[in-house]
Amino acid sequence: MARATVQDVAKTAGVSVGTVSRVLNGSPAVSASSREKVAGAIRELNYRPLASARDLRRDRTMRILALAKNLESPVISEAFRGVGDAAAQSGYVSLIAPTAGSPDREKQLVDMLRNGSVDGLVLFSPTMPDDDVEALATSLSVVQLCEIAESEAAFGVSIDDRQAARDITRHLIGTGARRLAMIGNRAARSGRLREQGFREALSEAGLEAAQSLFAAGDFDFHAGRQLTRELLAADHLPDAVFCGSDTVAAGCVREITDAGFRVPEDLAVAGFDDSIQAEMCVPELTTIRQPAYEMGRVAFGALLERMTEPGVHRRGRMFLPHELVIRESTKN
Amino acid sequence: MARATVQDVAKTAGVSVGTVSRVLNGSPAVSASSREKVAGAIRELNYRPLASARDLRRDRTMRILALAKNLESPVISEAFRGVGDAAAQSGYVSLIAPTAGSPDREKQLVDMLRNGSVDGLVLFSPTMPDDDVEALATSLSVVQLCEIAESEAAFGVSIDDRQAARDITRHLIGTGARRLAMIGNRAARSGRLREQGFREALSEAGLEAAQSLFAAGDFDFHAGRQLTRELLAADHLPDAVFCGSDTVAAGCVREITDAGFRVPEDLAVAGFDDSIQAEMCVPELTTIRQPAYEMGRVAFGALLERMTEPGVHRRGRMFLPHELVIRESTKN
DNA sequence: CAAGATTTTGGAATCGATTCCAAACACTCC
DNA sequence: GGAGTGTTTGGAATCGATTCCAAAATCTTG
Repeated sequence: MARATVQDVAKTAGVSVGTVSRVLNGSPAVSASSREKVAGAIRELNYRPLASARDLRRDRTMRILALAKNLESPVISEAFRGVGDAAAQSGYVSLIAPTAGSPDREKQLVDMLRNGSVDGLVLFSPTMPDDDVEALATSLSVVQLCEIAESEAAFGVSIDDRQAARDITRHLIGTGARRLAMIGNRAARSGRLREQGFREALSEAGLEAAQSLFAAGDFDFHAGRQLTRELLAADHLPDAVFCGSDTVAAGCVREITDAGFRVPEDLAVAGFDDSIQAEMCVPELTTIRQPAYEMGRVAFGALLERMTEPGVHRRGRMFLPHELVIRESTKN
Repeated sequence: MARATVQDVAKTAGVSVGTVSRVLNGSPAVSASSREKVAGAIRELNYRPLASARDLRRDRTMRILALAKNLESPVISEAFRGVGDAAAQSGYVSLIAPTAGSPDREKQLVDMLRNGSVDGLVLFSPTMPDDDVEALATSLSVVQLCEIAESEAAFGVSIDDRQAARDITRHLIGTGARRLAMIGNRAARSGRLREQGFREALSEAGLEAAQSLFAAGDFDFHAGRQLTRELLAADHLPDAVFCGSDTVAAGCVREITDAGFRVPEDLAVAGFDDSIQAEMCVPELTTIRQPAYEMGRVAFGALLERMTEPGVHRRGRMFLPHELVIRESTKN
């Protein structure tokens, strides 16, 4: 049995295709009796309107796509939940796909916007240059989330990474730290901003960075361990380490502890993101909480505006407030 | 400037729409000169074939969708990577969407298969009853991954959860444990199988379960802590705890350690999944490694078969070999 | 009950790409 | 040169749902 079409339904119900379509779309210009006959036929034939035909005629899909490097990141996952809930409220389906940092994979997925497979795109961690993002955003519906371009040509939502890093570094200094090191991620724009904030807080206090280490590849638990090993090999140890993520901070704490030092007594460690890792770590990590869910909702709002009001093109960046979460990994 | 169509390209290139389409689809029946003219026009107009029109005509989308409760799970994430890589090799785009355990959300997403928005579906953690999965699978392209139905009506790939739980429990017994407890997840089929395996290993050894605790809501770090608190409140403590996931095991270890006991000396703890949590935990966790990536590849293979060969309908379950990974959280 | 207003209906045109068919064209080889 | 073969092309039909328009049916109301 092949798939039923609107024609089949019309025949079975004894009405025209126009009427079937009107029932399908809840048009008020249908008599109760027709509505019932059509409903019956739909049930009988187990009919579903074919998406591609509907999309073609309507010129929209009611689907959006999010792209992220990986899906495991709790911040991305939570932000996407915000996107998804907001989208659902407006009748959109939201999907996500990992790019694994591959430009080719990313191109293929961005093409889904270009060829109308989806109506909008949420970019979490683009591998493409900012210029490309902006070019995309001028003609199509795109918003950036978490990891956003510096220029104001496109629209993006995030926290103020520089300020957040400054806040947490100030806190470290406030607890008495004087030789501060950082383990950062220069591969990500947010990572570079966090580095900047770190340095700003230091110079405010008239201090210099003890050490700055940056991951070459992934920015994960193992990288945190590896870089901390290098840190601990130095002649003069730092008394605090600011890490660009909780996971890396967990690796850092682990390595410090294994080397026989105590956190926070010998070295304080701060993380970033307030993911579950921050609580799993012993001692629990001082970190920065991002309002990821809310960021996702806001991002979808902007995307919706872009998708439905053709003239409007919101630009610029929107920063939502972060929060310093103080736990045992930093002295107080 | 509105979107360019195949008509526009034809006009600009000075050929017919047929020729444009043939160029687009790499048909050999096109002269080099036409091919060049069309390529030029496509570039000039920045043309992309509209997905909905193509999909309508071709009656397939070259897209598949995976559904999972949440995306953060490392096993799901890794298995989906396997699906995605295999899919890409066959020219398919793979997307994923979280259901958040909501049947409504799940229905909406499953409808994407029903209405032809995607060609196939990978179900990681269905909330719908097995019967519904089977009904779906009889007429449409669906495979189950990780969390699979007991019946053989549909096709699913996973490890043998029962056997794996039996293996790790035997290992615990082998290290000298006699009072074994478990913290499980009866909400998931795999969780129930793991419980079964646990009990089988016990009775093999002529032992009885000291305690069995099951999460009411989420099966996460906090649940692990909470349930372990209950465990430790008992008169007579167990000497080993088998946990249904690494994350829960990490919570378990944390609670035990906080209570002043030592792992594994006072209590041994075993996890499941061999996620990064297993390595982050102190002590590192003995656990079961799932070949998630490979499972994903195999699942896509079956799905592809189902999508492309209309007659074929593979059924049954396929178990890939798991591996017992012994670390410090269990004595040896 | 007729004229007019309103509701409901059928059916054709449409969206944009693909594909099939027949026609046009270009070769080859005697 | 012309019959025969093979290549390339244009254009119409098609996929299935939506929407517009005009016609039909129904309802008002004097």
